[in-house]
Amino acid sequence: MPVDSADMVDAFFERYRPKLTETAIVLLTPNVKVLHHPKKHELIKANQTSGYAYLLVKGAARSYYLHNGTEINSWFAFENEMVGSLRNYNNLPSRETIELLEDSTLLSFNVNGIKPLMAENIEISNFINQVIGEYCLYLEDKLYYTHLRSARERYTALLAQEPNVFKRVPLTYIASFLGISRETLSRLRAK
Amino acid sequence: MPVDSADMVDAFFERYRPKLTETAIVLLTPNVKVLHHPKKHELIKANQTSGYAYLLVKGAARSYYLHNGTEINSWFAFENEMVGSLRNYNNLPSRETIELLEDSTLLSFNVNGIKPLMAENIEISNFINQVIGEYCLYLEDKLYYTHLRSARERYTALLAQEPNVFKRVPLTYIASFLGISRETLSRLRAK
DNA sequence: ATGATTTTGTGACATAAATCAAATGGCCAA
DNA sequence: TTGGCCATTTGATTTATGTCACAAAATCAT
Repeated sequence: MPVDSADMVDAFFERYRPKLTETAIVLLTPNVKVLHHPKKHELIKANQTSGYAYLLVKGAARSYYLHNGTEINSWFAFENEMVGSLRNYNNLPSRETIELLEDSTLLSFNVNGIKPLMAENIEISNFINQVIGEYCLYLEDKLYYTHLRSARERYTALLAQEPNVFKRVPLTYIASFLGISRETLSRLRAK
Repeated sequence: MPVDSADMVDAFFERYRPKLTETAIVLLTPNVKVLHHPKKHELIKANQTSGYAYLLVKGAARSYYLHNGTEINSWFAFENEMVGSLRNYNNLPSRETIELLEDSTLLSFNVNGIKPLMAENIEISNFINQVIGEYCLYLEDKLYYTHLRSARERYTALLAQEPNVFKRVPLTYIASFLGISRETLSRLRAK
């Protein structure tokens, strides 16, 4: 069980193939920090350009944006998932606010420190691009499983594919994520 | 105006920043070919794993998949756009068929030949990852501009952002792309 | 614990968009 | 050019889901 910064970074990097060598890890480490933040803390704020991405070690987060004054949730994340704004990574303001749903432990990645390393170390470049590539496949899936599908189909798909969402996220948030009203979600659950 | 393979490859690579050096282009060139295919030709087939990606030099293409026996169009592409299957790139079968909407001129990229080059040449790696990164931003935009929006909002957004789609793609295809019925699209157009 | 605030559920009703049906228009091949 | 096949439009009807209103339940702060 990881107990300090170096160990946790290690445990995370272990998941990546091909594994990062010592050289890459030495370069990355000064740009990675362990953080603890309480529920409701905002990691990324809408319309701002943050220089950080995060790994959720323990806890949960949501991403949402405002549309006609109401919050629309775009995703939820849990243990071992990267959270951050792809638009921030591309030097654009984030459209979304990323907020913690639970008291959480995180690794913060200093993107401005890491980007230059991508030119000198191909493993780091592959590592970042693998994270983006996986996110891209996730977005394709999300479009595929929501486009032209009924409220019930989207609900049952989410229940099948990410059951933990229903255990840790308020239904109000899940409703807008599914693109339906709270009332409709309530009725779908009632069967 | 590019007239042969090398020239067209060049014209395409010119668009990328930072520009590829001669070394990178020499490595890539044997993996790139100029092709001509007629309307209705299928570049990528659903449920198969193709080893090629394409740049549309001249012409148009669509990507679609079958859902309950009907074709759902997931995107349209025109001049100077890359077309291919991200799932194929990740060694997964494509969910979609990519079909030409017009007689077209293309550059084909041999992905199996190019992938090994990414390890030895960081410019090639950056080039591929830039294409994927831009696609990822496009997917985020598409989700953002369709989620929880009415048929009329999605229609007017497409009309504003990609007016050429309405000039070169049959309305039947556009309807499923927008996630609405042909009849509804017709009524929206009638204002 | 206790009340207050927030979240979830239920009912009645409104509406956007789908479906079904059929007419019109456009385009391609012989 | 002509017929035939799609693509598009228009109309009538149905349906899924949203909206509004309020009740019940759960959660939170004091």
